[in-house]
Amino acid sequence: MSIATARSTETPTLAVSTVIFTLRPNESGALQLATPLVRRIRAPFEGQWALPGGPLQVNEDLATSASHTLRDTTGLEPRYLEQLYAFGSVDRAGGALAERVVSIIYWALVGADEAERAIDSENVQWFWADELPTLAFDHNQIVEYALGRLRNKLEYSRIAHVFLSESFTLAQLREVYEAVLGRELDPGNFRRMVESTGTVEETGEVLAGTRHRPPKLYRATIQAGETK
Amino acid sequence: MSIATARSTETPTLAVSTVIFTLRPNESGALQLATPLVRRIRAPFEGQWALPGGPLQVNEDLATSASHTLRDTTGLEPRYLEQLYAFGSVDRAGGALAERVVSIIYWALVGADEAERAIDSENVQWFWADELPTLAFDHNQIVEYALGRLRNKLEYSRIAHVFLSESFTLAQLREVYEAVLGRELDPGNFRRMVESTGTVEETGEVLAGTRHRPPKLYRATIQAGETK
DNA sequence: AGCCTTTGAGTCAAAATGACACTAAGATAA
DNA sequence: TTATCTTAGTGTCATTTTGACTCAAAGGCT
Repeated sequence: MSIATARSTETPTLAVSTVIFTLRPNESGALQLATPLVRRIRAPFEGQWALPGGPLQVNEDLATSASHTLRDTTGLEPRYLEQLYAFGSVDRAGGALAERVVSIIYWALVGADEAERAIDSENVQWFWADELPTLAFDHNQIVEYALGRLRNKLEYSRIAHVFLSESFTLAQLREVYEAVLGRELDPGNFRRMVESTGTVEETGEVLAGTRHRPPKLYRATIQAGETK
Repeated sequence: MSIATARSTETPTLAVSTVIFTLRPNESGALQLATPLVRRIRAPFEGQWALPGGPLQVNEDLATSASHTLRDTTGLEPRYLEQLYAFGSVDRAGGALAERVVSIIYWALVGADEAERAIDSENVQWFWADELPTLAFDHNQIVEYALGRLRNKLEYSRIAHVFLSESFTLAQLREVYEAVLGRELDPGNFRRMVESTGTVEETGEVLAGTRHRPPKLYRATIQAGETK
């Protein structure tokens, strides 16, 4: 069309970043969404927190790249991984960056049990998803977008299960829903909803050791066409 | 990680392609979804039909690139434009292509009135969206995916209006829904649904010249947060 | 004048949803 | 041993939503 006015390299660089969510108990014992961020060690936005990610390797698929980032920064394997959006405005870096970067963003879920093994270091820290600091680039909006997608997906798919282990009680499943949606759900109605969708089946076991009636244990039913 | 085993260039190329939909009356007079395709003039898949698109220009935003493609291949302006997905498997070209291409796909809607002005040439042709030939790359799946998104979006947003002009009757709006969803809708229930969502308002006019009771004309209500 | 067509209002039963009551079954305390 | 506490699990009821359907209204057409 025309000769580039300012920017340098000819073709935009491709990067893959990932919004990672897990559930962790907060001070009051309730589950809450948490997400790991990395501190930028170079300009632009040096020192600020940002989504973990990196340049796309030539022999690496997009989702694979997201997986690798996730493993490298948190030491975890994703239980769920889905593409979110590609961001590629010319001035995304706010004019501070010489080269044009197009970022493909994934979002991932990590099991609550595994999440305890997560690495925390000087440059990698977990934050509550609804209390993030000001992030580099447009990463705050991206996390918001991912949160919306997660909440939406919860309602018509079975991703809630990835936060739990093999078998779980309906109360635990409900806890996941409540934590993600951010509001309380009626136990009776929740049970009715879950049973009607046929996404869970009884294991036959019950969970003992509570100081009330022992709840039945369930597992997710196997279904065709699961993502990953 | 390791030295590239086969592929050539260092960084993947970025391309933007667009799935374009419009509504046109078919032989029996009913509206049907149509989409323009371009014939590939180079390997791989030379001679086969494919989604219109091209390499991303350095000073061009992603959506802008999609818009340009749309204008260049069909001569039309999109009434709605949204990102669909980024495809970037290493072997997308089926091994036939030397360089790695990551495609960011948009989907666009064009008004039924404008669509008549569309260009048809040797290398650009419109097809019914549900009767496509075998396309290049994974483009058949991409169109299917876009169709799903369109149908889904119809139910919770107001995109149906972009297929219509400023004012329209509820029957015309219903025709759009029926064409996109591929099934008939009860006129009475449809009216109830539309009125309850508050997405339309009466213009005060009626459409004369039909050979039955003159239907009221409506317009879309203005709402905050429209995409584009 | 009578007929045809679709509009637009309305009815009705079935299904889904939200609020809530109540019994079941364990642990814990008296 | 019995009463109490807590959540599990079942059930009820009113409200809302949905789908199928009826019918008068208002034009054009013969």
